[in-house]
Amino acid sequence: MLSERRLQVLRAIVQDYVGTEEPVGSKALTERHNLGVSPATVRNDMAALEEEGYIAQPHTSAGRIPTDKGYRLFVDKLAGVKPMSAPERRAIQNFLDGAVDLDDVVARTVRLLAQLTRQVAVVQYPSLTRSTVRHVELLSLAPARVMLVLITDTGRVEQRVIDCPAPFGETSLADLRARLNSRVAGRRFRDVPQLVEDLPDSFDVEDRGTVSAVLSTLLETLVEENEERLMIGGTANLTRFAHDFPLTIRPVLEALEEQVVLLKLLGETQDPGMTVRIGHENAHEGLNSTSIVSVGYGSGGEAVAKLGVVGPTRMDYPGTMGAVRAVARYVGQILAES
Amino acid sequence: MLSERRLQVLRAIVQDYVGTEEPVGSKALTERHNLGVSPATVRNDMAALEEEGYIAQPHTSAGRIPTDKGYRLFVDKLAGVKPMSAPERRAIQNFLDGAVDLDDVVARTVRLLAQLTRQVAVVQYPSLTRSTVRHVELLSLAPARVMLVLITDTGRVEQRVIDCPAPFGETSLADLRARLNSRVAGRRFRDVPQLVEDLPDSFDVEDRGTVSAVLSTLLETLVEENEERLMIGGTANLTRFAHDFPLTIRPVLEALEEQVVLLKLLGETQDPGMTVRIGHENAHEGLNSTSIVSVGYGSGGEAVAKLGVVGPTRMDYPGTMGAVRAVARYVGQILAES
DNA sequence: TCCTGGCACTCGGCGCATACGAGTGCCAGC
DNA sequence: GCTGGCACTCGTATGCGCCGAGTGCCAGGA
Repeated sequence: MLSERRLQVLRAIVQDYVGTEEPVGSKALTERHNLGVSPATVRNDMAALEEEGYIAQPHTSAGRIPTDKGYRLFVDKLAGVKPMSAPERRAIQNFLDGAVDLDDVVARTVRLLAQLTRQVAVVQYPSLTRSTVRHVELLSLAPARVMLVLITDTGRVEQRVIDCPAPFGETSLADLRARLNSRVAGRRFRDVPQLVEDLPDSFDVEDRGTVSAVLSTLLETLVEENEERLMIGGTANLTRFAHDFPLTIRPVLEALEEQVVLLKLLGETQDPGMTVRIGHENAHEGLNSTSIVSVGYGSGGEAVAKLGVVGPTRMDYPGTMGAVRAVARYVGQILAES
Repeated sequence: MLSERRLQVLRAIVQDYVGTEEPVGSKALTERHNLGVSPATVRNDMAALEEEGYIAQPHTSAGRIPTDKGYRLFVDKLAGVKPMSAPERRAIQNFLDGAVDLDDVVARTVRLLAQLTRQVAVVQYPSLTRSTVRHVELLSLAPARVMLVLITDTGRVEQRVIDCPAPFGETSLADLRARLNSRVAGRRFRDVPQLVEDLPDSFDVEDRGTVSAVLSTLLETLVEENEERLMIGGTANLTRFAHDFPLTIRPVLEALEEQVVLLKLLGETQDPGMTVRIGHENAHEGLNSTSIVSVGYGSGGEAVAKLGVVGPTRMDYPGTMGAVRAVARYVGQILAES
């Protein structure tokens, strides 16, 4: 067990290192924080912290930098979440209030997060799994061609064109539209399949093929859209820590383009609360020297998706966590309103 | 006027520099291309080319590198477009054929272009200005709440929710839907305003407010959607020329995030044919050491949007132009089919 | 007139040696 | 258990000299 002072030393090291981006030595530490002890004492503490694996030296006789384990302890025990200031909160709200549709909400959220944290922002589109059908619309494009439009309560709209096995009259179409909506409107996505199971049987034989085609496209859309999409922004911020980079920046950019990777990482925790993954805690190799701060957001009580920030392990955790939490909260409000 | 051989020398310099990324000297040139003359002669030619501003030396007694003006001449006069090989063309087609909707087409196109050229790919979503209305759908969400769904011939779907000044019955809604579609379906966007101008007058007084609200939202959607959107991919490729970077990569990433900038650049030329903007020809400062190769694409005859590639001025122009042209062609086909 | 080989010159890059200084570990003393 | 002192380490910065690629120019030849 580490003494109280040693924890303070660790905290001081993390704070200084995050601020200066340079290994921090014992002398500098005592000067910048009044720990009430001499550099020599701090040196002993540092040796102990290093022994335990919380800090490390890049090379002999240089200062210390925190290890992933050190950051972990810092985040878990030594630092809280720094709340946004009132003006910042107002700015967030103003910025998000201007959004016109779901795409715009997501786009604005990404920009906002990137600006606030000066890091790479990631926002997952609201998931369909937990959301409900607001309306299903069917449009006749040609005698044997139908367009299916699916509208969700989160404001998302998906459309598919279906080639019908046989011509399908306007009357039948209206009929199908009405019956379909009466069954699925307001229902959860996961419940839809069984709700429409027997629908083809209630149609004339010649129309059943088309009805089945429409239904299977609908179900397909539900499943496919569970493959979530992401919006990413603020990649220019990657260049802020560019000294050690090219080497580091490249795999990160690659990982960001592979949305699958990010989605997997975001999805790992079911916990809708704030999650911080530090360095090697990220399964993906390219992200081994980055940390990801993420949190669930959603309209009403339930979290429908996640958003977060990707940055160097050497990041301002309290500030970042504060920004992420605040943004998630406001996005949730916006979604609930619309 | 430059002699034929001097043009050949310039061509050789560009090719070698693009290949090696290092300033090219007179000796290396004569070794790698059989120009039939000695290094000394080439040196004289180089001096002349430098005099004319086509090439430059990074420092005294180093090899020469092409200037923007040199690349310009190379692109305009010295190099053609390198056609894609048959297998490459097949790969493009296969990859794009799998797309399920417009978003997917755009997403796939971006990935494809980025992979083919190993550079940053930019694809503009099909514009609404020149496209036509396929269908307008109206859905009743609540007694005084209507959703407008606009479907274009390029497969784009836009939706807006409208709060009506007064309750609006299903019958009136169906009526409006029918009349609206009979007037605007198949018409160009720019023609829509005058086509619907007198529509409110033909409705009952109590419905006119709602009809007007719907129409103004429709017109608004047309205008707003002229603010084009972009999809960008392959940013990881920026790190390929990372020696001189951080300094160069940052402003490029920033410019890419400012979609407005790119849209302006893409929009500058009305010409739907291939455009190459080299280095300082790009108005935006951050893109002064990059070149942009773009071309219009569209379903049928008319170009509805542009796509292209952003890369270093030191790029393989013939290959890039070939890839961009081929991709644009196939995307056009896909859009025409759907 | 144009090309060629030769030659002196320039200058950036690389390797090496040196000096500097921040930071450490350890120890004796309080 | 804390402190000041001290010797030691080692990474970085600086200066110097060499090397070689590349140039410009010139005189001679087709």
